[in-house]
Amino acid sequence: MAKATIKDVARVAEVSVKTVSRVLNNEPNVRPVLQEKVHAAVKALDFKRNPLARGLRGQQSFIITLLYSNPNPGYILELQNGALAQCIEQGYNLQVHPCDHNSPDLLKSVESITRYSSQDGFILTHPLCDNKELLAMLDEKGIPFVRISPFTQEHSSPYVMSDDESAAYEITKYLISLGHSSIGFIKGHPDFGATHKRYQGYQRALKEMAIGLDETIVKQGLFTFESGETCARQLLSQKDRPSAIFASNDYMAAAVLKVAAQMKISIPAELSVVGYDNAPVSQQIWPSITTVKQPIQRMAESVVEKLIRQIKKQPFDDIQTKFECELITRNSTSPCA
Amino acid sequence: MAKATIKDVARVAEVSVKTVSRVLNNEPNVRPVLQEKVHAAVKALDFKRNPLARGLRGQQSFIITLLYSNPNPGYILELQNGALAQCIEQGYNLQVHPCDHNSPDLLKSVESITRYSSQDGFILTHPLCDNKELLAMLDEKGIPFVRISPFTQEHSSPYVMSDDESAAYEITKYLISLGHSSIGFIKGHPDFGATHKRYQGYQRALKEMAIGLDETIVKQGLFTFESGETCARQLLSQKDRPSAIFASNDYMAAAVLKVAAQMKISIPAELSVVGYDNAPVSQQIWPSITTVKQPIQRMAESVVEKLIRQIKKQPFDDIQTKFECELITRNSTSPCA
DNA sequence: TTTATTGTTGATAACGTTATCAGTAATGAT
DNA sequence: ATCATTACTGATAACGTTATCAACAATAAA
Repeated sequence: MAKATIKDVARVAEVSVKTVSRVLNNEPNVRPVLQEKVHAAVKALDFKRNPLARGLRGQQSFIITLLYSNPNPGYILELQNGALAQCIEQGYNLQVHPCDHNSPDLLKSVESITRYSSQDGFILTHPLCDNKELLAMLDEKGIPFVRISPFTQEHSSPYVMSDDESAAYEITKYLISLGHSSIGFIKGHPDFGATHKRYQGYQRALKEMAIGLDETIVKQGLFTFESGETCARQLLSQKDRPSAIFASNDYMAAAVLKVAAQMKISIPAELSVVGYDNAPVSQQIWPSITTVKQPIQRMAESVVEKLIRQIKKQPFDDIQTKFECELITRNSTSPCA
Repeated sequence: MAKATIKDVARVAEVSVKTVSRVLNNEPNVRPVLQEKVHAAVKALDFKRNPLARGLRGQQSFIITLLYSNPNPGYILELQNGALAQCIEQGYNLQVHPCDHNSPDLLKSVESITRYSSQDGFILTHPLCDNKELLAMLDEKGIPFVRISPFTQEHSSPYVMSDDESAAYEITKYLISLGHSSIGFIKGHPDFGATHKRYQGYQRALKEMAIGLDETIVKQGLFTFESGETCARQLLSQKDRPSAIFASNDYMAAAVLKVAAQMKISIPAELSVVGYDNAPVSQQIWPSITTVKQPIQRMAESVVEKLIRQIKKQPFDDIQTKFECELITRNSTSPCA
C-alpha cells in the first residue's frame, strides 16, 4: 500500500485538504464535527505528514542541529539524549555535528552545514557558545540558536547553565567541613567558562571560612588526564603538600589518584580528592571519586524548549535558566588526619 | 539577500532550469560550454540546492539515521563521528536516535521514527542489529539498513565487524607469552554477539597452547562495572587464584583493579589484567589497562559507504567487511611471577 | 430589518527541486 | 541524398504540504 497523503485523508473525511491541514496544525475555526471526522480518517489511514513537504512549503525543516566540540563523550551523549527526548516530544528531529573549536575553518564548516542541511536552529555547547564570530554569523543569517553553559553572557540568545560557582563552593565547603584547610586546586582549560566559575566558587568558600588563598597550591590544568597528572605531580611533591585536592574535572581527579598511587600516598587516608562532572571514570575507579553532577539531561531538555519557542517566535519566560548541581560523595574523601 | 534558487542560476547562466539540474546532478549530455556557464553562475550566486525540495521531488531525504542502544558513550560517540564524516563527504546528513533494546515498545518506537522523519536508511549498532523483529520490520517497509558487529549473520543486509575472535585470541596469547597459564575470564552480557566471539578467541588461544579450559575461573559478567566487581571478587577469593584475568571489556577490567586494590593484590606484580574496547577509563586509571582497540571510526565510515551504495542501488563489493583490532599494551600486565 | 462582524470552509497558488516528454540539432548509416 | 539514430535542450508536470484569498453562513450590533 502506498503512503497516504492529505488528499486521501480529505477524501475519506469528506472535507477539503485545507481543513485537514487546519486540524493537523491545531488551527482554530474548525467545527468539532469535522475535527472528529479528520481524526478518524487519519487514524483509519494511519496517516503521517511528509516532513519534507511540510518543510518546503512552511519554510522550516523541523530539524535542530546540535553543534559540539567538547571531547567529553559521556557529557555529549547525555546532552544529546536529553535534547533528543525533548525534540521528539515536540515533533522535531535532532541532527548532530561535531566540530573543532580550534580550527580556523570553524566558521566555514558551520556555514556549510547551514547550507547543506536546512535546520531551524542550533544548540551550541561550550566552548563554541563563546565564539563571537560564530554567534555573529548565526545572527547575521538569522538562524535561531541557544547556548549551553556559555561564559560570555552578553548575547541576547537564550541559554541554560548549571550553577558551577555554587557547586564548586559547596564541594569546597564539604572538604573544609571534613577538616581540610590546605586544599589544592587544579584549574581547567582557560578557554572554558566553567573553569573560571569553578575557581571562583573555590575561592569564595575559602574566603568565607577565613582560609587564605595559597597560590602555590593552585595549578593550571587543561581538563585532560595528562594535564592533571602534571599538576598532581607538582602539588604532591611540594614539601608541605595539601591534604586535599579539588580537580576541576574527573579526568584530572583520576590523574591525581594515579600520581598518589605511584607516590604511595593513600587515598582518602592521607589525601582527599574531589572532581567535577560525574564522569564514568569517577565510578569506575577505586577509590571512587567524590564529585559534582550536573543535571545535563534536564538542561538539554530545557534548552531545546527554549530553542523551539524561539523558532516559533513564541514568547519565553526567561533568557536564562540556571540549574543546581548535586554533590555526590564517594570514597575519595575523608576527614583530615 | 534572499537565497538563490535554481531559477536564478538558470537566468544568470542563460539556460533552462532543467539544464542546471542536470549539471548539478552530473547527468550526461550537457555541452561543456553550458556546464561551465552553470558552474560559474552557481559560484557567482553562492547557490546551494534546497535539500527539502530535493527530497520531496526525488523521494529521498539524504538523511541517515544512526540507531543505538549501547550504553558505552565513548564507543557510540566515536561511531557517530566516523559515520558523520562519511555522510558529509557524500552529501548526507546524520540523525541520531537512541533506543532501549529491552523495551517492548522498541518496534513501535523505531516505526514512529520512520514515519516522522523520512530517512533513506538506518545504521544499526549491536545489539539492535540482532533483533529479528526489527530487521523484519525494516525489510517489510523496504528501508535499507546496515549493521555494525551483528552476531547473527543470516540476514542479507551488509555489515561490518571487527574481528573480536582474533583479537581475543591475540590478547590471550599475549598473556600466555608473559608466562601466565592460569588466566581467568569474565564474560560479557550474553545478549551481545561480541561476548561469545571474545570467549571463543580466549578458548582457541588456550587450546593452541595446550592449556586446559578451567571453568572455575570463567565467570559470567554483564559488561557493567558492578558485574565485573562481583566476578572479580569470586575469582580473586579462590584459593588458587588465577595469575591473570581477561575481562571482556574495560569497565569490568577496571572493576578487577578495584577489587585487587581492596584485597591488597598488586597489579601487575601479582596479577595481570587485560580488558577490551580501549574505553577512556583504560587510560584514566592506574595502572592503565592493556586492552584491544577496535577501529571504530573506520568501521563507521565503511558501513555508511555500504549504506549509501545500497540506497543508490549501486552494486557493492562485499556484504561483509571485517576489520582487524589493535592490541594496546599498557601497565596492567607483566610477566608471571 | 439591515448592516457589520465573526466563524467556517474550500479552490487554488506556492515552496524549489527533479522527472517526463517532446522537440531540435548533429551525427552516422545506407 | 535520405533516413535512422544519438546528443542535447527546455516547457511543463509533479512531489505533499501550507498560505492566500474569496465565499458563504451565522451571529451581533445598529
